[in-house]
Amino acid sequence: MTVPASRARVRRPHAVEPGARERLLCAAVELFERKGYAAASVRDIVEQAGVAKPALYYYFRNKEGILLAALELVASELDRTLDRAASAPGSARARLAGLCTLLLVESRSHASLVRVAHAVFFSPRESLPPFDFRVFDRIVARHLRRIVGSGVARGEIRAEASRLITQAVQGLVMLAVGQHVGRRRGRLSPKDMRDLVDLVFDGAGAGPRPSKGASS
Amino acid sequence: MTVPASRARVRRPHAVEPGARERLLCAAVELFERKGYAAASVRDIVEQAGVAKPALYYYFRNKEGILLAALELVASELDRTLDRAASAPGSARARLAGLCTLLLVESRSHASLVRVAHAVFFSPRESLPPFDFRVFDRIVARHLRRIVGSGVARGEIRAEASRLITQAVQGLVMLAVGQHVGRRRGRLSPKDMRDLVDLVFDGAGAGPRPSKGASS
DNA sequence: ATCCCTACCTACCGGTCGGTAGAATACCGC
DNA sequence: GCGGTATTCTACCGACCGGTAGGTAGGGAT
Repeated sequence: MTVPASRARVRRPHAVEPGARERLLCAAVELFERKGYAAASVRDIVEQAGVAKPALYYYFRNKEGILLAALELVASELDRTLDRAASAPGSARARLAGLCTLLLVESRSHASLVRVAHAVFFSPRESLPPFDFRVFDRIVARHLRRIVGSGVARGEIRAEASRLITQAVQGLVMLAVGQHVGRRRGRLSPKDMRDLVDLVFDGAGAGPRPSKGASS
Repeated sequence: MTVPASRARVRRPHAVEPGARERLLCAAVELFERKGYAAASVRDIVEQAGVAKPALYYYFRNKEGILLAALELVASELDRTLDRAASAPGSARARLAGLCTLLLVESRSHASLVRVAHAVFFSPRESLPPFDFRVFDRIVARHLRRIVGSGVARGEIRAEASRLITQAVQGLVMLAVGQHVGRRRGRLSPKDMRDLVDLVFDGAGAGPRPSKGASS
């Protein structure tokens, strides 16, 4: 998603570089992730895309319009990425671990889809124009349920536990995604993620459960 | 944290209502949570506090100054709240469940500290002035480690599992806190939280672990 | 009474914001 | 060449932004 910024008026009949619209979209995605919607100005976006401001209005209705286009792009890419993890061969447990690990690794990359999705996911409720905020929730939940569902069908997961497992893995997803959000630099490794998914299935093997009357 | 907004010049020798500074701080906390820092203007804040704009500059250096004061207030309140949960009597498991449940319940309340902390915690990295973003991370982690540490000392938790448990419960904390962030309206109940903490300790009791060659 | 301080105000400033009018340029078909 | 279309531009607009100059009311001390 790195785009060469060029202000030169280079018109080639068979240009290989992205057009203005693509450059604007990529710039918007990156700036909305880095600064949030309100603090990322239209001037920032067009400067990074290397075009004049009215060009943005040629391709998108307004600032809000480019946000919506950016979010649709992010949602479809995220869906595709999660689909790969959910479709991988292996047990439900391995696929859940794969999905969490993928999100962990992806959260480290520059201007990553995961981080953009997260920035929207958790943005203050009046910081963005009206938008179906739950779209990202639903993408993640759908893939988790698909994996867990197939685990139940194959006897790898008890049906009664499927809801709790889905929720616990959602927590792990949030942990993975939150590692490099904002200025945070987490230390979770892919092996940690696998161990955490195993913990969900196997438990911590805790010490004896305290009796009801334990007081010290 | 609801403050009567009043523009009247009411000077009472024994006034019982909060002063301008407190009203400004409360307004800032609420608006930063609802709109984010960039979209919450100084004019919004002073209007909600019922004072003129230069009064904000009388008490705080600038917009950034009131943000820092607000975040200090939020951090100290959050620390106090988590301390109550971590200090409660009971097993480590019960206290972890209590802490997660407290955060779940708190995330529902209006302009809650949890949501403010979260809005900062996950804000885009260039959306706020320089600030130690990790302060909230550290508050949460400190309390979790304290609970888990005492569980290890009392034999309720295996020492080798303590790191993984802390991490898994951090995921549950994020799940709890994320329930009502932005526009999300989650459906997790306090009982769900307790069940999820139990899952961390006991595991899901999954179906048989697939053998390495399992293919269907 | 006068002076000083605290707390708060109106009106203003320069700068930036999102958006737009009108124009310019490149390309294609006739 | 001309006209039409797609694409892109400079300069401008009104509104809003964070911050400030200068001022005032009230209370306490002298």
